[in-house]
Amino acid sequence: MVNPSTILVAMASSGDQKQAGPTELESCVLAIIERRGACTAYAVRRYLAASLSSYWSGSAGAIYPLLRKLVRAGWADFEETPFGTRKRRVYRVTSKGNGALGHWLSAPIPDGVAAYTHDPLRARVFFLDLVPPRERRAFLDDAIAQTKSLLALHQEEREELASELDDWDLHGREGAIRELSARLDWLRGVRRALPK
Amino acid sequence: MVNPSTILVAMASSGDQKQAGPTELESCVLAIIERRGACTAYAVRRYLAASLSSYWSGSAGAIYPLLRKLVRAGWADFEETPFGTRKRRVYRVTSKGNGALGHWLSAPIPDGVAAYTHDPLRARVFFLDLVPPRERRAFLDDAIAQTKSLLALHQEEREELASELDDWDLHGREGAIRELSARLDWLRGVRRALPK
DNA sequence: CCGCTCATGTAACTGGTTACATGATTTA
DNA sequence: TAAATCATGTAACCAGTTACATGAGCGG
Repeated sequence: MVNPSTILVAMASSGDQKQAGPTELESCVLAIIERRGACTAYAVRRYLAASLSSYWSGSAGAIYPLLRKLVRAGWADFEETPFGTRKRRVYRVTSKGNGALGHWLSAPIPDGVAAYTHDPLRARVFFLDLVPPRERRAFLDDAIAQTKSLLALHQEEREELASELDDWDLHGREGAIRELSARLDWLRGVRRALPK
Repeated sequence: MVNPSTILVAMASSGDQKQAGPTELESCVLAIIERRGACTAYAVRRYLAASLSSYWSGSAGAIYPLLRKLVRAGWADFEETPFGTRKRRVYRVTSKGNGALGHWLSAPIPDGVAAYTHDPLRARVFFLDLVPPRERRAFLDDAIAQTKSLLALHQEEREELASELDDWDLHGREGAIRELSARLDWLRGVRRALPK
């Protein structure tokens, strides 16, 4: 383990001057609406829930306030139609929203976006010497098994849906599969390196 | 783009019954203290800041309250020594904390830990058809360039520190490098698939 | 004695989470 | 007609962030 000699002052110095663009999830939601055409908050939630990433839960408590914020910021608007005793809001991306979206999908890619990669499994491996060898083996075996089945799941789904998916959806899924394969290889390597 | 037919009810049904173990960052901090031996909050922050992952900033506003919580939960304690007019707290992992740590590093690995993988770059690629081809190319070129230099950075640092790093640190770093390599391959593939 | 590093902390905020609550529509 | 699905939302909470504020020790 290396002794980290970095000084803390350097931590604070990422000079970005509050541009207040949409956050990651907000951009994602804008993109979803733009692609599906006008749709309700519920449709967005359903999309998020169906996506394999599970990074965002698509919970109501996140989406409804977020859509209000998109409207407030001028990135989206909605048409309200009566729906029983209630109302129903169909959201659309405004031209300003489309601009923000274009910015989200443009070079130069801001700091952190290309760097950001967090794997809680890897975080654990860094500290695996804190448990006895027996536990290490059990941990790695389980990690390998879980990664393997997750990879299989992704591959099956891709084959299943191959015909109905567009190119960019396929590219995205390919990226996830490549990452999982790499992780599996890596875990197997670590496992093999263990002393008998 | 597939029409996600998953029902939302399924979203809420991840049956975990509030075990209230340490969170990811809390476990990580426990592991850091355990490995370095007794240390101050500042040392933990410095470690986090030096780690290449950048997932956690190691900000004071996170670490100091977190350490209080660790103490409250019985996972850590501290020795307070006078330090000028102030005091200085040296934290240690308690045996209960060590138990929690052992659990963190044990099979079975809970749901989500092995699945969780979020790449904001990949999220963008899913929606890259929303911008004109010219922008797509620029985006991918930048993504490739940034990933390449990040990979180089990691590899250099590994070589530089190879002698002072222990096995598990090396394994962890290898994992990050593998992931970045896979991402780079993938991005290049996507780039090549673009029509002239 | 100035500036850097070591060190400790608080305050206000944010971007989510889970859990709750309601009601309309469709389908078996 | 009961159950599932579609749909909209709120309330309480939580883990982190940035920004601020303070002070000790040390080297030039």
